[in-house]
Amino acid sequence: MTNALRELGRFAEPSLHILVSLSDGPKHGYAIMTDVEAISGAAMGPGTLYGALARLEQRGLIEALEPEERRRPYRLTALGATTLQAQLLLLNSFVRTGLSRLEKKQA
Amino acid sequence: MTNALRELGRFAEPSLHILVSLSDGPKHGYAIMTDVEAISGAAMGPGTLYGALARLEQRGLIEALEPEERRRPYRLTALGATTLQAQLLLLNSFVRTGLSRLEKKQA
DNA sequence: TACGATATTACGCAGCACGATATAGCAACC
DNA sequence: GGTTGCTATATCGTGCTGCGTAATATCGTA
Repeated sequence: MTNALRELGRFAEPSLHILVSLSDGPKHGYAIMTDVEAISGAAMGPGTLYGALARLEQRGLIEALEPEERRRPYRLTALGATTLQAQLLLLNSFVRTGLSRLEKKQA
Repeated sequence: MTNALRELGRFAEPSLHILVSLSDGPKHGYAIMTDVEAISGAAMGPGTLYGALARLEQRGLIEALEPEERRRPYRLTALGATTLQAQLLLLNSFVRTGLSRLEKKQA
């Protein structure tokens, strides 16, 4: 449980964004950038993106596919998918705890 | 929107944990540690905890109360509460997006 | 020519993990 | 009853590394 957290490197906002973006299907870096911006409203710079991509690949959560022209697409690995799901479920229960506490407070 | 994220310092797992813990009512550092461990299953070391507390106080998201004996309690500020809520709501929609994408993928 | 798509790289900051240290109080033990 | 030791509580220092910013390169196309 604690290990799953470690694998993303802290809470790893960028990494999580990337993983969710890839959960849709394979994408190349630039497409991930625009997708993440669409999902979260916040754009991340190329340094953040490609740095995180490299770390995620190194950790086996994503893998590179055959480059098409200049595009270097990535896809989730099985490990990446299960890790992502575990993370999201953890986050989900965490968020619910927080929101319900806030509600009680305001009541 | 992007600013709210900034205020926590990256994604700030520890900071978020602390804020949620305090959303229950004021607590001192050590109590936050045990509470966070109970919520998330992961304990954080004192360095992480008190460092994050200092940053959160500096940013006006929490404030220190009168010390009781050796305990130094903190509570959420109004800014902290609204920031936390905004964060949790963002996270919530993000998590849902991710989980629904994963479901579609497995179908 | 200029702009959009796409990627790489370098640099610096700061959040965070780990661990050592301090101290007070309380329990237990012989 | 003194010594040992554990729990509660907090501080500090040190180093790693994720992340943000930004400069640069190339290709295609309007």
